[in-house]
Amino acid sequence: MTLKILVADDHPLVLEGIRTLLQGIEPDLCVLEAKDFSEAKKIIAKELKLDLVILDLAMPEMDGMHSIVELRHTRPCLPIVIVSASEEASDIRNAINSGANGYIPKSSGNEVMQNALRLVLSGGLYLPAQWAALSRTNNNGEMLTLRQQEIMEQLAIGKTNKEIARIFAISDKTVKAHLSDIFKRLEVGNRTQAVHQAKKQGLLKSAGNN
Amino acid sequence: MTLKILVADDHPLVLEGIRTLLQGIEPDLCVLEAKDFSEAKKIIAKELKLDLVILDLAMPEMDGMHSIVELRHTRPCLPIVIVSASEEASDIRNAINSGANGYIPKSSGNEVMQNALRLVLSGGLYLPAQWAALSRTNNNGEMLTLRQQEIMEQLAIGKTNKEIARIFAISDKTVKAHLSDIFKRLEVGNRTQAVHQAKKQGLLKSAGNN
DNA sequence: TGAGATATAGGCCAAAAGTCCTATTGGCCA
DNA sequence: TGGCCAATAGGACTTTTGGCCTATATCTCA
Repeated sequence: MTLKILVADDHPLVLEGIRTLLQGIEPDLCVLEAKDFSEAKKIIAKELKLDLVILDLAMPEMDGMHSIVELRHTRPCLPIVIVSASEEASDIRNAINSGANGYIPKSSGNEVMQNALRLVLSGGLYLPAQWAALSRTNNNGEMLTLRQQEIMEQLAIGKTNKEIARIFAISDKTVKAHLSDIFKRLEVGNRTQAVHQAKKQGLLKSAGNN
Repeated sequence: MTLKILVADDHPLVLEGIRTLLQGIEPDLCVLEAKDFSEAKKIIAKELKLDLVILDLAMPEMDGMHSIVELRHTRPCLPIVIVSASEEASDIRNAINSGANGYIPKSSGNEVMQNALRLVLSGGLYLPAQWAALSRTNNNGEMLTLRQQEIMEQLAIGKTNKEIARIFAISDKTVKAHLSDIFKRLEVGNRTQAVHQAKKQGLLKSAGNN
């Protein structure tokens, strides 16, 4: 029985690369291609006998994790593998939590990728090796308190300590105290870095995506 | 005479894709590979009979445009093609100004890429089709100068003035001067706001991806 | 009840950031 | 060639930021 695999990526180059990889695993397989998420959805709706879907995380019309949840919902048993240029722990975690069966950084070696794909095809779950190290350094739950999140939102749009103090009707001393605490928790040294880090870790809504 | 081509990209997938593309142009050619910029430099220093270098713009140890200038300087006649996920008008312009012979967005179709590579191999200069449209829509004064854009990128990841000064080997006074100028142009009052504003206006890549 | 987390806030101090000047250099353009 | 601009940098100054310490008042959980 030939495998039928959908590869969705907006970069033809990557499409080409993945196809070559797949043929290295199993020369006799059927590769379908999509260049954006809505095209991928159409194919998935039509092709009921798909064995695997490989998705680029940064793809036109692909709303990141949201799109994974959507797919997982319509096809609960279809193996989904995310291929992405990002190696952020938060991206990996979110993808898996959203229902992906594997997450392969684009920087992975050819054999690693092939093995990862084999693993997922046989029903497994693949996570990159760095994951363990990353998730160890990167903490567990809820990073910031409610107040700190509120303050972070103001921080992200460039408010000064004084302005933040006025907004929440507290002393700027208190704002500083919160910020010092935030910096320690995020392991950063200044407000701009804190904003950057918070966005990376998904602690801040929007702003980033525009 | 067989062509000898160096492909430098840290994503094995893309490497694979480019190799396939190249073989479509000319089955009998020699493809060398590098996974970061310093490796690429080593190969270029050793291989005197190179016909083409294909560089990923976002590569480890690759300092963007600076690296292109460096290469162009050591090998004035070596055709350099940039392959990049970015389609920013400023990136395209800067790459060409830095001495690249072509700029191919990763989103280009296979035939487009092959033709672009053929064109450059035969001594031409390739620019993506969107270029005209982009440079038309993309503003007049570009909002920020090249240097200011470089500084903004460091700002966005939370670097201090001192760190930025060290990175570009200039005085922190100069960094401050640039920042003051940036703040005026973006009509903001501090660095965090500047980052926020720059992201809103699409003057900064990433934001989300990183 | 007592420990721990959270939110508040003050003082003190050092470092960083930002503004306003001026000034020089090199490129480009009309 | 003279004007303009980008990039560089220095001085002098004020404001902001951030670290560290202490000290309340709640609130929760064991």
